[in-house]
Amino acid sequence: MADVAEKAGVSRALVSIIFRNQPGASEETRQRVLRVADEIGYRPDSAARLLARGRSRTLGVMFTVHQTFHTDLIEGIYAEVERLGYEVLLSGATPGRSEEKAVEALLSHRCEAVILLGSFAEPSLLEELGGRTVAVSVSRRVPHAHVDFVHTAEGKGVRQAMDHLVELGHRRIAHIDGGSGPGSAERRRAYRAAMRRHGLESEARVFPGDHTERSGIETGRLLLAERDQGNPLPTAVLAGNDRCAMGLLMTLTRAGVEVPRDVSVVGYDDSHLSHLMPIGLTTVRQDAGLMAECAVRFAVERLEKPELEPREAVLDPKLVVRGSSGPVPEPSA
Amino acid sequence: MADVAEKAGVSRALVSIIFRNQPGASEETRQRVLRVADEIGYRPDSAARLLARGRSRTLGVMFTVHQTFHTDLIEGIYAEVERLGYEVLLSGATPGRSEEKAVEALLSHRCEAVILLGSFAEPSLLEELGGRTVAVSVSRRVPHAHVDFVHTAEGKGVRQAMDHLVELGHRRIAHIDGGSGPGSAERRRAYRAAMRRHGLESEARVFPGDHTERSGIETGRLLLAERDQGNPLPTAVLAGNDRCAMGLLMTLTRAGVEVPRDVSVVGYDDSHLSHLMPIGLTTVRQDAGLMAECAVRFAVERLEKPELEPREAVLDPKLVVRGSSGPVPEPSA
DNA sequence: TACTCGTACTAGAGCGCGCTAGTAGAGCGC
DNA sequence: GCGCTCTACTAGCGCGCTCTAGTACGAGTA
Repeated sequence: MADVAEKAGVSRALVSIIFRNQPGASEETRQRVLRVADEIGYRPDSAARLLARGRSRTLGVMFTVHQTFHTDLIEGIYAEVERLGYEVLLSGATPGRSEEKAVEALLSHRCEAVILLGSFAEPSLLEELGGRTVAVSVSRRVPHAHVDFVHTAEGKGVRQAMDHLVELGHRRIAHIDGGSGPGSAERRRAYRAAMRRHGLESEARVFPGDHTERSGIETGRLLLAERDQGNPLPTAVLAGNDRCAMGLLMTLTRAGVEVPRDVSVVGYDDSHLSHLMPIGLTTVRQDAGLMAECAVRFAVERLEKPELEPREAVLDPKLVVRGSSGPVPEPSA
Repeated sequence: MADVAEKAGVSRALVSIIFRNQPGASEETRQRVLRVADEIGYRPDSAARLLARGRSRTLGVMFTVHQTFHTDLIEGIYAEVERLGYEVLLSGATPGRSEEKAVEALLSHRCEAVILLGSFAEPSLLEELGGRTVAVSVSRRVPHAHVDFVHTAEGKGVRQAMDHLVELGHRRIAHIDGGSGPGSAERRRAYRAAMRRHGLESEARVFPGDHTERSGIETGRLLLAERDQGNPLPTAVLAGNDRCAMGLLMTLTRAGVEVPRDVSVVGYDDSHLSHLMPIGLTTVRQDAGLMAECAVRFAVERLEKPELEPREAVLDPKLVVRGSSGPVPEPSA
């Protein structure tokens, strides 16, 4: 920066002004300085910039590398953040890199706020985080934490899915649980409630699982094994999310069970995977773009008015009927 | 930091030493300082740390948000980077955020080196980048750029896939091109060469496309339309990558074309999607973990010995035969 | 006793910016 | 001529840390 200033024959301060796009420099000098900077190959150093001004205007985003729905969210986040003149830092959690580590990385890079995409972490982590900084949790509810919360009305989505299945004549509807995954508890409760409401309480069955393909595959194997021992398959399965649904779909189809002729499968998320399966996955759509927008807006608004209390945004889910759900099978002879 | 120093009754410098895990502090003081820091809630500020020491020990990773293979790579990168005592900053390219922008963000955050995952960008961007910093390109070759390069032997992978198909009796084998996607040119050339080698030159057909599901879907539609006009479908298709293969698979299956009975489909990458399809995708496996490891190692080694010339790592691909490829269909009456 | 040496610690410069408080000069009304 | 305002620019401190060059002191050695 000093080099640029010298070569352009101005002070460092003026170069600074120009690079911040602030008024206070003549158009002529502005052009000259920018040209010189370009020649030298100067680029402002965010670390120093960050240090010098108190604020970093940077939002940190923690996501799970393999969660396809997160990539949809990230796309929305970039768009909205840019619109508001902030920056984004991504930090991924992987099997070998805990959420805590990912978040620490963000904080130590001076993110002013942290957006957690579908965190799986201990509630205590979020509580602590909420006390320390502005935090927004997407999908994952943490009751007493000082954290903004963006999610879809899980109950509503599940209800739509269940009504759809019941309307198609299904009674033996099973649910694969999402474990500690975001929204799982609500989905499970809503599943149970819907079964009760339709008078199918005795048919309710919840399989333990999580939000990965693996749990769908495992549940599929379990169901097949049961069938081979004479227990009928459920006629429909509400999976914990799309990935889980995909795993299940694959396992069943491979074993010769036809979807939806023999079993209907419904997912959750409408990640861009869902329309990929040959038959298309019936699923509950969460609007990733809108969720991202809300999350960013919550973070930014709270940064700019620190006295604001954390808020909650509940978006409407929408059942998308594709090929993986159909009428209940004829009772085979 | 000053607060910690004061409260613990030591100098700032000593606190610094302790937080850098350097020798020069007694065990007793060390414990006391760490305890005090914890009470106050102090955490070192990377921005300042970055600024103060010349080196950031940070590698920037540019990736494409929706490219599932990239998430596999990222996982490997985190692991290797941590082992070497560096940090990672991620920056995603999306439809609304160009690669150039993503890279700029990394550089301005003082990344010492940049790893580009399957860049689609203009060669000139990479050339310029290579002149400015240590850069590693994964999958995408840029002939004259001063950039390390990690990729699999595309030609070898394609050859294995083609030999596999020919062995199964296929002759009318089409290829969906990956457009400007990384490795596409090599794959296309290898496809043509293999057709020639097997004496099938006259059957060769390359469909324009890219590395997304959409191009698979579109090619699928095109093929179906041709069939309806009386032109036979190819008996096998080598897709540009897995995502493209998935799109094709979906479109064909939906239209009642059975895979692999009517058409065999082969992908490329073996991203974790591939085993998801009900029938499993036959594909050419690239070892993401190993690629990630190489890329990180190249970057770090060149950072530590700047006189080193950029290198190239060619990894062996491996054909993984799953359910989407099978013997050539009986000629239908 | 005088000297090295090693350990435990400190003073203070400087990393590359942003920002506040300032100056110099041009233009204008009276 | 004076004071005023406005634009274009500058001096220099400070952000929170690292790092070099030190000091203080006790133990070991001649």
